[in-house]
Amino acid sequence: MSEQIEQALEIFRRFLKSKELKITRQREILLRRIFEWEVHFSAEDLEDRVKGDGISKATIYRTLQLLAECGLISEVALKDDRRMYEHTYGRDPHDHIVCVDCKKVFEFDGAAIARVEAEIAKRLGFAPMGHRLRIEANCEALRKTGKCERQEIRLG
Amino acid sequence: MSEQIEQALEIFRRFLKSKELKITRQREILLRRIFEWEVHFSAEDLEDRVKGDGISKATIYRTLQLLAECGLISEVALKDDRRMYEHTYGRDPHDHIVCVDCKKVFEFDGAAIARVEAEIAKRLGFAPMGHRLRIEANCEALRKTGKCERQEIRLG
DNA sequence: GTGGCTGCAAAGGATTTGCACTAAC
DNA sequence: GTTAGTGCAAATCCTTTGCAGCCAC
Repeated sequence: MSEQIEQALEIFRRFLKSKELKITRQREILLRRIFEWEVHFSAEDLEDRVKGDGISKATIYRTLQLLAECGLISEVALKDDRRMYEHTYGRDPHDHIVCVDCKKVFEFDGAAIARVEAEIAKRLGFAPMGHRLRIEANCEALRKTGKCERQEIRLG
Repeated sequence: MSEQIEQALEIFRRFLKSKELKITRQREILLRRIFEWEVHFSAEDLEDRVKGDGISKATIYRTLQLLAECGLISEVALKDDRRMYEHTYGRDPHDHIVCVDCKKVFEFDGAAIARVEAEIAKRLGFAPMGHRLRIEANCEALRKTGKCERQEIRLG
């Protein structure tokens, strides 16, 4: 796991260098905190995670953009009132289903959606560039039966 | 077409009555303008469409919420910086693919995605409640060949 | 030393809200 | 007449930006 952080850091360093940007204390700390913690987070969540490290909100927003551009994190469509991110480095493609009541988030294999994306793009002659999907559902039934085969990830 | 508007209006009236809300001049005009115009729109687009009808921005936002709650319109994930809507009454289920460069929006049949939604929900024991999807792509290839089998809908 | 980076505070921009007046029923 | 709706302006809230001083290189 910590090995994964070092790899991500190395990728980030190379990315920054390639764009003649600087490797700063703040950028390293932010990357580490992102990969150390839960998968899904907002700028505010991240701000909480670096409390005490003396990193401003502005730097957080600016660094999130860099990390997304670099491909280490991605924006995910989990909420409507703020941007949510997840770290994607070293993870398989997947999509999200969210309970509209309790806000729990589950992930599922992204192959089926990727197939649709590829086919639609092909039919239109487009070059596919990814997608943003949120399936909404109500998990009451799940709470009753307690049968769940998948990892639950609770939003903050 | 105008028949469809009258039907939608009738549904809206029933909805309002069932919640003991009032049928106002503003609400009728907004519904008509929405169904008379293009499929995709933002609150600001709608504001432009009712210029001269003396309807405030606040009323527009409040009415959009009612129409969405009532099911006559739906939010669509076409842009990140503002809410986009489309009127769904009388239309087949579909999803959207957007060119990241020219912002053109194309619609495609929603059956495949609906199948994935149903299957994932079933596997988790959730009650499926819909989804929000935006496929992103680059249509440069399309522009070169000029071969497009589908209706183009340009965002404002 | 240079040029990018940071922190701070202010600005931006879509959406929501409080309130007094108006209109539907 | 009663109750909800509207318009206006102010407030919210997330995110971005301008700028002076700071740090990586």
